[in-house]
Amino acid sequence: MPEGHTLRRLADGIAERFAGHVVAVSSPQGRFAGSAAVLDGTLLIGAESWGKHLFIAFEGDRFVHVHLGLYGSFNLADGPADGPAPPPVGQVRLRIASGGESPSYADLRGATACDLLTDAQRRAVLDRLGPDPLRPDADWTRAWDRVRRSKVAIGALLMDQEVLAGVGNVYRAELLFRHRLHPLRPGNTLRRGQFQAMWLDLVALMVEGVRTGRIDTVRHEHEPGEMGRPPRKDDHGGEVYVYRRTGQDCHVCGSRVRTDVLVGRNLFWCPRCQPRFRSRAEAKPALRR
DNA sequence: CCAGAATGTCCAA
DNA sequence: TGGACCTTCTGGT
Repeated sequence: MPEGHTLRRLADGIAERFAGHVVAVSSPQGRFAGSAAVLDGTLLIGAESWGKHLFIAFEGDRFVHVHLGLYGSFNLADGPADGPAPPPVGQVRLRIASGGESPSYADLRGATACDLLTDAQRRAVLDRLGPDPLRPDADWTRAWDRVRRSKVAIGALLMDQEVLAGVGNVYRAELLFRHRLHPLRPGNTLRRGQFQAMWLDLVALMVEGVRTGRIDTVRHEHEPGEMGRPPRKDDHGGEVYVYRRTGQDCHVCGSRVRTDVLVGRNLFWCPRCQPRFRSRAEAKPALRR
């Protein structure tokens, strides 16, 4: 489900199957029917993601903007769209289908946004987004400039798509754990090198997420096999330190993982590995300033 | 079987 | 700050 790595995989999968093809576009559910009719039988040029946003480019300055929200899905499959029975689960808002030698189709369900935009409108969406760790041209200092000047909790800043685009609740929880940061630490108490290290780590984690389609964040020595615990079975399928592990033992120190709600979203952290207040060693450089 | 929760965002008060 | 959106999965009856 959808954090930035999911959208990147979708963009890649759509481009791979449909770029350069004249495609059939429809809206079985009906809510995108007018726009689908405009696009039907036109050339699909490519697809890209930025953060959790997906843009599918068609000829004639037309872009389908998709945001999956909390529970949207975009299922890509090979084979004819009306072939032997992919069961019609849910309501298909948008279907893209190609014919020819190797037919494929893509079904969109439950998305928060599915709109037909011009390039100017697409750029207006992008202008409101911070750097995406998955984009090679991303400038992490733009995110840092927001973080360093803000008293807002780092746990909230990481989820703010204007600060940094693509992080959701899982990457937030896990990145804070891996860097021993309490979610409520104000952004302006972080150090530059610390934030840079977080960014680089996030890039590596998300690149791995694109490769595998899961969010795995535990280091080798904390993997189930190494620690003799059963592998995690969960929606996102990956091995994590704290996300949705409330009340369970921290893999590193054994403390009970805690939870709370911040800006309407669930927080998870280890009270011992992620202390609320800065340690003396950490506080020193700030005092010298 | 049904209530509730979920990796997200927007809008109204 | 709380509800709407609209879909799937889980856990408790």
